[in-house]
Amino acid sequence: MEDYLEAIRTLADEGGVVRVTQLSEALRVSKPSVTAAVSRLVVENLVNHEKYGSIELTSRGRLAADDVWRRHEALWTFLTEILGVSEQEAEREACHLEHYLSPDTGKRLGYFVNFVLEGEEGRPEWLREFFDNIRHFEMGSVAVVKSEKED
Amino acid sequence: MEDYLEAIRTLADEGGVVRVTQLSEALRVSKPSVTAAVSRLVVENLVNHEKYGSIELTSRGRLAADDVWRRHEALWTFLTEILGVSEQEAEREACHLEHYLSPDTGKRLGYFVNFVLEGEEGRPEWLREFFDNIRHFEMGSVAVVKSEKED
DNA sequence: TGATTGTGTTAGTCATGGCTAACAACGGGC
DNA sequence: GCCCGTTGTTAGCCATGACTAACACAATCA
Repeated sequence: MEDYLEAIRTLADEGGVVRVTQLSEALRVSKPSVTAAVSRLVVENLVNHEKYGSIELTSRGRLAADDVWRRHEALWTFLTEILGVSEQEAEREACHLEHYLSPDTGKRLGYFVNFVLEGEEGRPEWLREFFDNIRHFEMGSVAVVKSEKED
Repeated sequence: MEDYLEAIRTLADEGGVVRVTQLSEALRVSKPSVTAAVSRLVVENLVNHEKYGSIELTSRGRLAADDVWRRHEALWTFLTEILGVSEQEAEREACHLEHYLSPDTGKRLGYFVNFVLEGEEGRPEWLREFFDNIRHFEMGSVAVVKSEKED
């Protein structure tokens, strides 16, 4: 559900009217799935949608979507900028993780990435050190991951 | 599914034989749910279980369980020691988040918490600073969280 | 050995969130 | 004004993972 809210928000912010087909493409999900999901959101008063019409966030929906979005952002930034995960992989994981971070933890994470990355003099030295460090492990990690997945 | 693996691992390590009832209590789930889940795990060759008997991890199951466990640990430590989330809340969230962290990201997070907490001279100064910082926000956060949830 | 107690399983439901196939509505072009 | 293609909806299905109620087995004590 939150995925739909987030996608609606993003599409709306990118300018166009939001329709079933757009959502279907954005989320890579069938149109019937979108219809079903949207009608659940309507019931919960998170979006407005009349048959064959466009889809809009209610004010409650907007708040909820913003909330998810902030968690998503915080996670994405943490994963890419601090852990050094690739952007693509970070995106994939953030999409799942965001639903299980409590609002409080999301805020904490947000403060954390902000604190680390936007301090007095930009990125701290220790983070560069960590990045150097992790690079040594990367190949090893992949190997281990592989051997755990096989068998 | 991973929850079951993890619980089986934990119970086994704590000594006793693992039975349906134990799992049911540990995971706070009905016994039929355990039976169903365990038989799925049997099919996937992650545990051995004969009717009315005890439940044991296969070697594959053990590897998978260890893997989940490491992610859980890394998350829990990150949440409690670095973000300052309460242990109880961290436990709850880690239980969900662990399933969506890729093995690679799990490793990175593990290295990160290790790097931060086990450095030369224990906890770095910046972390204490962050903790001081976040304490100022805590009450505000709670208030905001509340107003977002209501409505 | 047989009854009782508890442990485990089976059967049948529910909710979520996907899917396809088929139908319905809208709208542009003729 | 009607026809046709695109867009959206309905109907009906599947898988996951939970539940309760009811039944089956095991184990222990008389």
